[in-house]
Formats: sequence, structure tokens, C-alpha cells
Amino acid sequence: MAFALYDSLTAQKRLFTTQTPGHAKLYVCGMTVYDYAHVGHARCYTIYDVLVRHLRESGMKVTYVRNITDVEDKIVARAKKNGETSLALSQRFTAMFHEDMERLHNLPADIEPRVSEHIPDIQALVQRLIDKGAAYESAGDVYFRVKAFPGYGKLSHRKLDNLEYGASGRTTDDEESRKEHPADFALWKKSDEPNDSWPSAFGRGRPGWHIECSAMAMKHLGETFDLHAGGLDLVFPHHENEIAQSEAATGKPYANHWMHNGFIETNKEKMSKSLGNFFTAREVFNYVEPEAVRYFVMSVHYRSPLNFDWTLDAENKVSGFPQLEDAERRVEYIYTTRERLLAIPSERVVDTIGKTPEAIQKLKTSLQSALDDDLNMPIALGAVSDFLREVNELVDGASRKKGNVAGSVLVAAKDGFATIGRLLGLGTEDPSALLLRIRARRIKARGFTEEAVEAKIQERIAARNSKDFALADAVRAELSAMGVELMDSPTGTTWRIP
RNA sequence: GGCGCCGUAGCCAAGUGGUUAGGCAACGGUUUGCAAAACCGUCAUACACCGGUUCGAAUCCGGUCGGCGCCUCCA
Repeated sequence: MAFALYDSLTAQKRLFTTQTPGHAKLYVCGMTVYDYAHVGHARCYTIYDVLVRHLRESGMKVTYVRNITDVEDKIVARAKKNGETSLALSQRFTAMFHEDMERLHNLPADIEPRVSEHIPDIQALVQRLIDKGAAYESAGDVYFRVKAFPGYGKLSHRKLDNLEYGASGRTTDDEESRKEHPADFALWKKSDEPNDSWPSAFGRGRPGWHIECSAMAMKHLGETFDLHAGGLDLVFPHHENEIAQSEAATGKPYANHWMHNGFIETNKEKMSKSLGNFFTAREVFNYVEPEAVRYFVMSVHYRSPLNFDWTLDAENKVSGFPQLEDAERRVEYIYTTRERLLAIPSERVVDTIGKTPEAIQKLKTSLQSALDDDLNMPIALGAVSDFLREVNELVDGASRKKGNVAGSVLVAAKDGFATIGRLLGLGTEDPSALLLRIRARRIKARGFTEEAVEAKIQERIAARNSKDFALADAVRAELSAMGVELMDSPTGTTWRIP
């Protein structure tokens, strides 16, 4: 395996290597659980899911650590507002997060450390930094001394002198006055929130904003591990600070490879909580299959921005998501094709070794080489398209008069779907269940019932049986106006909503 | 002010020194009582603009225009 992956630290694509041969240790920054996962989170964790799947398919053992940030100001604030404890709030949203991930077909992380369960580790790391002179106490807070770490800025490729302090307008003068240098950042914050602060050698308080990831990553993966990943917005300051505090503490390299995914954008703006221009994943799941979101995410390279729009109805209510609907049609194509393949009757399968079409034969190689090249999922989807076309062609061949398919080719096609499922997490559900679910949702959205459609179809069948094609066509036109498309086949009439 | 990213056919989107990306839409065909689905073909000698390097540039270099991100909340 030769997996080339863009590394944010060296700003170039380079071979992904592991410290322990055959064992990849990954840390992905997880969610702060005070709200539902939004579409941006869906993108991010789907990308890293494909990364993990790809490494495993390549024969690697993978330890995938993705934390849950359950100690944070926003959680405290939201819990207070709701009149509940931070723990109750964060546990609820952690469960929701897991649910969303499962619906997206994202595999669970191997280890999912929570900040609340690592307070002693965090405190020990802070103490270690104080002991080394890389951190200092100031009015009950503890700050990291950026001047103590010469490599500060190496990830985000910026120099300390060039930072425009307070550019975000979020720091307070009060806090600034407690720091030696404006770029110094808090490792421990003085606090006496009843359920959200802990006693420590440096006074009662809670962890700062970046220290938790360093503590948890090093605890579960060691002081140096293979890959650290997260959204592009974490490069600075979050990951920069993680490097600083970790390497200052250990004197060793922290992560050997850094990977960052691009944003979801809407109206050419980053989708973010602060701009309020976001949709939660589960809101979107009401309009399309979660797998359509997965497909959508994979349709663009992971470092590029991904544009996301929605349409509004006459009452200014959200009526749909065009890109996701396109993606859903592709997902339907995957399932329709698999359904057709599985429906080939056994008498059409001949017990011979046939010539397997190239796109079926080479599917796995194509997918792996696409992913080996900086996790190029659009190329992988291109290979999937080629594969599906060939599968349809062989299904067509098998259903023609006197047509058949060689058993070996059928096996290869089925294997192809299994590979797509394992590697990309697509096409793994029961085809007819999924297709019927989509249809049911769409007919409902159009304001009709399945029963009404079925009744019309019966009407048309009667007309056809009596060779009244004018009436049959009239019914077809009527259904077409309702958005229903009929498909006549030797085994009966089926319908769909395109 | 500093750092960085992007601009590819009607649309989405790969590629990034010479060789088919892929998808959607549209149109033509095979098939069908008519359709749909599926498949085949066309659209496609496209790469923001201006210079330069090169036998050869969408790709490298310089500049211009347009869009975006980060510079202590974000995935």
C-alpha cells in the first residue's frame, strides 16, 4: 500500500507512514455536544470514516480515537438555559450524535474519550508544563507561554509577530491583562461552577480550550502518534496550540501527519453555528436518505469547499436540498442496480467462467488506488459509476431473450457491491426497503397516498387487459401529473417517484 | 496588515507539464402497445484574464481580475 495523503504540517502530499508497522493510530477532533450535529459535522466525520475504512481495507490495524468534548462554556450555558446539568445535556447530545453517525453509516470510533473523564490527565499535563516553565499561573488561570515553544505557528504557517491579535473580537481585555503575551492561551481557567469545575493544584477551575485533546490523544495513542485530523477551522488556534503544549511537555513530535477537511458552504459562505446558516443532520434526514448526505460528501475532494443550498416554498419554508436530492438519485441508482442484480433468476445463471467486464473486475483496485491518492473520493465514485453501468449491462444481457450470465461474473458483481459497502459505506442497506422508504417519503411530500396510486394502477391494469390503451394512457398521464412514474414489466407494473 | 485556498464545457466535479475522469441536464438511438428504468451515442479539442518558461501549459513562474477562509467559538 502506498497511501499518499496531504499533510497540513508540511503543506504537501506525502506518504502516510505509521510508527508501528501495520498499525495506524488516529485522533480526530470530535464534537462539542451541546447541540445536534450539523451538515458540516456530517461531512467531517464521513470523510474520516472513509479514511479509517480505507486503511483497514489496506490491511492495517487502526486505532481510531475520536473524542467527545463534554466540558465547555457553551455546554454550561446551554444546560443552565435548559435548567439541566451539563452532564445530562452532553449525554443526550452524545446519544443523538451516535444516532446520526450510524445513520450516515459511519463506523464507531474505537475509543471515544470524554473530557469529563480525563480531568486528572489534563491536570497532570498542565502541571508538567508549569514544571517545564512552559506555562504560568495568573490570577487563578494557567496559561501556556507561547514564547517557550519556538515552533509555535508551524502548523498554520504563520509567525507569532504577524498575528492580528483579537481579530475575531472575542477576547476580553480582562483576560488579555492576565497574559504575558497576547498569543498565550489558557490551559486551566478559574471557575467555581458547581458541576463544571474541579479542584486542582492551581485552584478550582476547569480545563482550557485545547488541553483536553492533547491529554486524551497522548493518553490513548502515546506521546507521538500517526495522524491527527479535524476541520480546517481547527488548524488555528486549536491544533497549533495542541502541538505547542504537547511538544513542549514531551519534547517529542506530537502527530506525524495532519489532515484537515474543507467546509460546507452555502451562498459561498462557510456554514457555521455562529453565522446561523446551518442545518442539523437530522433536519436534513427528513428530506433525504442519510446515505444521500454520505454520497454528497464523497462527491467532492475532502479539502475543497462543498456547496450546499436549500430551496424555499411560497411560505418561505424549507422545501428541499437540491444537491442532496441529486445525490439521493445516485444512491437510488446504486440500490436499483443491486436490486436488479439480486433479482436475476437462477435459471439465467450458467455455471461457467465468463469474461468479467473490466469495470467490475477492477473495481476494488480502482477504489483503492483512488483513495490511495489523497483519499480521492470523487474518483472512487467515478469507478463506482463505471461498475454500476457494467452491472446493469450484464443484468440487461441476462434478461434478454435466451440471455444469461456466467456464474463467475455474477459472483464478481456481488463482490463489487460488498467492496463498495466495506470501503465507502454505500449500498449496504436492504435495496427494496430503502427504495420503498424513499418512495413513501416522496409520495407523502406530494400530498398523495400510496393507496391512491395503487388504486389508479389497478384501474389501468384493467384497461390494459381489455386493450383499452387510450384509457390506460389517460391513467398514466394522470399519475404522471401526480409525479408518479409507472414501469411496466412482464412481472407487473411498479411505480416510482423520480 | 499577515497567512492560505479557489476560478475547468449548460450545471456539479476530478485531473495539475504531452494520453477517456465521472455525474446531472439536453438531444438522438436500442427496448416498449405507449412509457419508465437500463444501455449506446452526441453535447466535450473546457480549463478567469495578461505575460513568461518549454518542443509542448488548464497544469510551472510573474502579474491582473473575481470569490472565499483563518489570524484565540466553530468540523
